[in-house]
Amino acid sequence: MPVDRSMELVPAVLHVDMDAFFAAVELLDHPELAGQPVIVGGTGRRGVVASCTYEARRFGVHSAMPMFRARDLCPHGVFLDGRHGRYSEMSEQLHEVFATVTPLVEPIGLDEAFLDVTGSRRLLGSPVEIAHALRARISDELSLRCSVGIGRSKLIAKLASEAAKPKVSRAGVEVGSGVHMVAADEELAFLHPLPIEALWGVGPATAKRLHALGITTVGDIASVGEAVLVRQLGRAHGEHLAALASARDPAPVVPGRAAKSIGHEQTFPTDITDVGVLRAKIVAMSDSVADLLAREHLAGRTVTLKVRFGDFTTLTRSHTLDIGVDASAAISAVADALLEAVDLVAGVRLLGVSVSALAARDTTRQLSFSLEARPSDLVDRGSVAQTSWDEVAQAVAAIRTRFGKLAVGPVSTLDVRTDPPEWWGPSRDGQSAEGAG
DNA sequence: TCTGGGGTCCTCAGACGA
DNA sequence: TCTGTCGTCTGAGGACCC
Repeated sequence: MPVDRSMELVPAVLHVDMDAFFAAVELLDHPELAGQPVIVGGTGRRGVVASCTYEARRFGVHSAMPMFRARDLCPHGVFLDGRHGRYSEMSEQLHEVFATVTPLVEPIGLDEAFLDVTGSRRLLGSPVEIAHALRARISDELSLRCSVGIGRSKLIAKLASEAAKPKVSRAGVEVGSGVHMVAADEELAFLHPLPIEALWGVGPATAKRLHALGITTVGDIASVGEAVLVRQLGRAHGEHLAALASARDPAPVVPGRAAKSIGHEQTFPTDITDVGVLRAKIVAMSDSVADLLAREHLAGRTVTLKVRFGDFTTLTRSHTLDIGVDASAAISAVADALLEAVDLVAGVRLLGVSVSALAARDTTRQLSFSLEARPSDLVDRGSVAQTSWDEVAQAVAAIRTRFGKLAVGPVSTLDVRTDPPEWWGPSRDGQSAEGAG
């Protein structure tokens, strides 16, 4: 019988990762689909897979895969548009369960979180016992499954949860252990055989550079030395990877991290060259961003416009104002001015508007903005005095609270108005969100 | 049928002021 | 007054994460 050594760990971090979260929520709501390959994502022409059941993974489908490719691999699959609102609901319930274990919960997306249970052991038992109890509660109360990794650091806990997950091959699905703990004296033996891509911060670009040096495992990274990594990858990245490969991850579990930027972007079903259409899109997106800022009582000084062309080249243009903005009109005026300087002949595939350099709305003076001002005036001068949009924004918020998000908005968005970020979500008329524009 | 959306962090270059 | 250096800020782009 395995010995539970998790009481020896100081500190003790749990990484809880839901198994195929979005797909599992869909199965909850559609139990008749149980056992079928269910694929959730943007089902339009340019959608990608957000989540899929293990039955679909047997055919090689995985998240972030273009949907057309998923259909090739798994033509008999059940393809569903994602419902972000529903997943958020379930995620909130999940976090209520987490909160009963420890207040130190760091959410990572909707479906995973780090829990620092160092201080919970006296009351709730060893980390392994806490992990099993958590899995049981999530199963009983939410009818969902998760995998839990335990370690001294977030890095080890994260990799341990991966080891606890079900394994998929063409032959079938092998049930995972559900809980996996890596004790302090086992860390290097656990870490070093893993491929470099297992480390946080090693994506395709970094992996390619390291492979060129003959570095394929985490152990290789540890043995090659920090100096080589810094020379190849830059100081911050090199030092970071060297530390991780030696199981040094000092990053604490940080609950409730503040957002640094808020934005909205949209990929269009076909590339757009008409500047008038793009301007209307900017107004609609700025309206969504303003709505999100208002909910968080934030304003931001930097407005960034992102443009992706048909050939997938992407550029960003940004402008930093003297004072914060949170009104839809002010955000869209800056974004519109930035768009003026972009050559659009190649056709625009994606457009995005975001606001950063955020601060509490009350601490950064709201940009006032003239209805008559040209966008370029706004960028040239940083601000345009005149009619304050505070009262307008407040009235819009009140109307939306009472009648819904689509009840009011800029007149130029009448035919393009979209829900605020509800990616993959079905639109009102049943089309995918990406086609809602 | 051809690669989402919402983010964070880092690097680098240029401008600018002390 | 001119020049060089340094630090900071801004803008742009890239890589990465879920």
